[in-house]
Amino acid sequence: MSEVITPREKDYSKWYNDIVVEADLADHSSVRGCMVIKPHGYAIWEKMQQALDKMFKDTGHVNAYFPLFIPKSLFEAEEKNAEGFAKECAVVTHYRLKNNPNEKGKLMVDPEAKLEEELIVRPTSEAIIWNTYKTWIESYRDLPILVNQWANVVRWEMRTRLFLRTAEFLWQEGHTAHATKEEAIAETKQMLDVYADFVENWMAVPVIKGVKTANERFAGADDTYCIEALMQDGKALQAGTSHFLGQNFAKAFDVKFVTKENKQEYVWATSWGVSTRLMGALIMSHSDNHGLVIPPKLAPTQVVIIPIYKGEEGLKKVSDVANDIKKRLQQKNISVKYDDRDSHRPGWKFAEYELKGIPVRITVGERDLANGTIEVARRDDLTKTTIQLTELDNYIENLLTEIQSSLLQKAQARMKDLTTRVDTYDEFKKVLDSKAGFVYAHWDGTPETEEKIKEETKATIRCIPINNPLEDGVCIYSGKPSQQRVLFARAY
RNA sequence: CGGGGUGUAGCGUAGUCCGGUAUCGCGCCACAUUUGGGAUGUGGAGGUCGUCAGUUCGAAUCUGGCCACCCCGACCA
Repeated sequence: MSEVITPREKDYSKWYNDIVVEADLADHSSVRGCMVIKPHGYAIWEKMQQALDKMFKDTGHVNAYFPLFIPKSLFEAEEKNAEGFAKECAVVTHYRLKNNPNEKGKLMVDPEAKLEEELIVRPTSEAIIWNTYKTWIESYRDLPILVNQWANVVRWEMRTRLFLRTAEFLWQEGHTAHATKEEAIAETKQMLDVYADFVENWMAVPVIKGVKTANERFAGADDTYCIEALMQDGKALQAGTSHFLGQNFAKAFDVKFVTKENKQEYVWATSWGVSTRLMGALIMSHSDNHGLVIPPKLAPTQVVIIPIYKGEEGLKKVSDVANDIKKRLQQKNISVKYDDRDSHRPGWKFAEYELKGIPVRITVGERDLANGTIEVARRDDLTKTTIQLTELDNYIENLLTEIQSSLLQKAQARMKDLTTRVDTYDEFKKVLDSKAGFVYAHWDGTPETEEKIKEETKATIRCIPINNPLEDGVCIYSGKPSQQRVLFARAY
């Protein structure tokens, strides 16, 4: 048992934080609220980026890059959006420093270098992008525009948590422009499906697709679609969002196009994003008290080989076999690391790679050499098997597939266990306090009721699930009639 | 921004009440023995005790200001 990780049962937040730090994913930086993503963490993010980027390209999108800074006048153009983000914006007011005459060796902001117009550090890029699209779009022939950008954004959060909420974070934001409402809505839904597909099939995290209520909607959107995942502690995590922006930004930035019939019309818009928050979802879905568990499809290193030997000639003999194993697996497109460092003993390495979540560990010792075997250990269920070296290639390839699907199945089973239907407010509160998780309950559809429930229980409506079955009932709070159950949970 | 707490070696800490020049563990470096689940021994390096000022012969310790970080609330992907 690892001593470096606080047990999950003892303190879930501490457990999470310990995993992030001890598995070398990220660290607090000397900038308040900002983190350093370390190589192991960044490598996982890169795997996510690669998979998502391909999915975006496969659905016809292209990448571009827009500026970090947004002039205040552009930022405020779409009123609701500006208002929504106003409280958490970093603002650039000056462009120069100078030596402080009163304190040698110190710098100060040069008061003479004040900017004419303040620049907002982007919390999201709709403003700068729609200001640009205005110049790109004239006719229906210029549409659709299907652009994505990989970028960093800044939201000045009061309380931060590694990956889940940091002042600066990495994400992708897709911004599309369409000639018709129908096409824009189809795009919004398509990207929601892409996200759900990615999160389930790459991250092995099941999600519920749905629509946000007015209260939870993105500022400036007509509709916000989301995927909601459920963490091990029964709290929900919004894993991705896709917004149907209507003509709000087109109107704010005066982006019109000429139709086939030679009429002027406002452009329809969408935007959609996922962020490094996905790292948090990944960690909180699969990891255990031994450390991180990474699904094979996202593991930067899928297999690690550890030698066990006596003396230098022992190491040499084992290394010959280990290097051969490495080569064979690499030919199968499996990423392999052979750790022949002499500075640590095998037991130390076992614990280390478990902590870091490497899906499969192969141990080769001199005893194996004699028998033509190797020992294979799975990270997800910590079981060990001895196999014949001759079966290696297929065995490992199948094992990686098996681990990937087993992780998803386990997460699906957990989500099912942690989902409850309730019919009364008392029951609702009891479930939230005793087992947490997703709670399906009737709601009268008013923002007031939603707000009251949030105040009293800290639970929010995560979404109204897509294709939600209609069912007559009464609101658990107000007793008014309701046509469907919505998805409640306490959330990150 | 409110309420609470903490700053001592890379990390975790003792010492603070009662002032006398900093303890222990992990880690790090060297060498040796080790290597199938976080090895052992021996030797070694590493500190302006968050910061500034005050009291004192003398401050990690007492007093005051400042700074940083953490936890709980309001806000949030």
